[in-house]
Amino acid sequence: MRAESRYRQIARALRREIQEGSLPLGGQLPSEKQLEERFDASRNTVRLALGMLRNQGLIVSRPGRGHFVQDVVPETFHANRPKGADRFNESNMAGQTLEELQLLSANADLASRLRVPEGEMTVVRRMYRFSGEISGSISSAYYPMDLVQGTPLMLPEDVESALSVLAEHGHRQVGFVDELETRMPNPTEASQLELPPGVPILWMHRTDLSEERPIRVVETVYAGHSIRYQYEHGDISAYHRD
Amino acid sequence: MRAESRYRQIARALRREIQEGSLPLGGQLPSEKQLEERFDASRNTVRLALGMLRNQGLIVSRPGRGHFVQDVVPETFHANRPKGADRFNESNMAGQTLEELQLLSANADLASRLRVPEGEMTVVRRMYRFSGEISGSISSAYYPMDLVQGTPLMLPEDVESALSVLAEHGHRQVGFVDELETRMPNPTEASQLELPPGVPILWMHRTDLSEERPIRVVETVYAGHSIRYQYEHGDISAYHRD
DNA sequence: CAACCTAACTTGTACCAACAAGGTGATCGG
DNA sequence: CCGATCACCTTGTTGGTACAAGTTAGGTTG
Repeated sequence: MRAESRYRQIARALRREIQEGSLPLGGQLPSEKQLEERFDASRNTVRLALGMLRNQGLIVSRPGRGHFVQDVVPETFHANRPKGADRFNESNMAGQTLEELQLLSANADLASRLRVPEGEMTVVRRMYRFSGEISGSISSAYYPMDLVQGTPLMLPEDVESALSVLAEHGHRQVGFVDELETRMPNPTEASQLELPPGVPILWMHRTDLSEERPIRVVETVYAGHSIRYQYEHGDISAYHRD
Repeated sequence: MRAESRYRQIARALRREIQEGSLPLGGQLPSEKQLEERFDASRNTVRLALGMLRNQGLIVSRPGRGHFVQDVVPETFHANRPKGADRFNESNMAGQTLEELQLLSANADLASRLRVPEGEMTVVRRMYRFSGEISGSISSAYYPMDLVQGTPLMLPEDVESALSVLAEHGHRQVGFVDELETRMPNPTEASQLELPPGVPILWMHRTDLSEERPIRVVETVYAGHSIRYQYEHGDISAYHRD
């Protein structure tokens, strides 16, 4: 795999300092000139990194003043319920069965999400998850081939916690990005989820990330009438509903 | 007024062509070299413009191939990305207008969310938000009466940032909880959002929290075919698809 | 003293050059 | 005819320079 580019390394270093708190909320980052010297990179490269952070909403830039850590929303990320060995919960679902294991060449979209070359081989684990009597979901997890080589994830068996397996091989999940959309189901989805007519589906794409790279992409289709998705952010100690 | 910078002009020109359809969905943009000549700008400047479009989700870039018009262009709602003076998000939130201001006695559900007694008076601000030409959303923000007493939020006028107003009065947002559901629209929603038949809606309930209490509940209905909800968690420095 | 002005910082924009690396198609050799 | 190779396209990354424009501190001037 190709090395991580310089500006991504710089962005990662700065991001870590922001999250650790060495750069306090609202605090000013070193000037671009100082960052040049510290990372031994050109101003162009430093600015690429800063642009990435600005784009992720972590910093704001004020011409003539400097770059500052965004402080509108606090960065206390102890939400979303750490669970078990994984830092974040794998699933709220009661159980899951592996339906199919498949080798698949990555199309453009998947390659972009996993940050591998288009056409690269990936391992797909398709699962049916169920919880309670009504709701179910169809789920496909995509792994870059080099990550799962020689792990139980290559075997057609149920795995307790895929993220733990990856963590044992040096790829620890440190974050994720979820994308949610809704649309009407296609006939296959409708029959698999046993959907009544007129019920849309909730489509979720989760990208699990280690510090260095995307380690898994999970695509899940939920039955729209039996799912409510909840996200918590920041300090939610004041949130208690009866 | 300072002139619009070169790369923004280029981005605007290309964006217009994409939206007008002269550049078809999925179609390939001229190469960077061709754009250099066409706009008489350096490659760096052209790339700044392209980066802006890529960031707005209008195009995708494939190394060795070219830049292509994104064929599905759902607007991405960045759930937990702070809204600041982010220059890249200018198209995300083109504007909003206050449709109605109303006093409402809280029903059981709302009272539970706001943690006020049932029947308590609340202030409702209904808004129509638009972004670009396609997507829109209907949004209702509910405030406990005692929080907005004597603030601009009691006036039937557009407010730049309601959370800033609350913060100035001692109620600073420190977190939020989002709940997401999908269903088919009712006739009112369908007409307000100008939904084609067979398009579901994404229904979001956001509860904004200060350290002590819920300070606002926002209920938003998005057109399902033109919204993508994105939630980021943890260290996502390895994300960034470009 | 107060108002102004300048020097010295900051980020924003724009240019150039070079090489790396992905992708495609033509060409050449078997 | 088929396969390997190479030329030539593409975008990605990194280095440099220069100037514009916003901001601030400190000194100068009236």
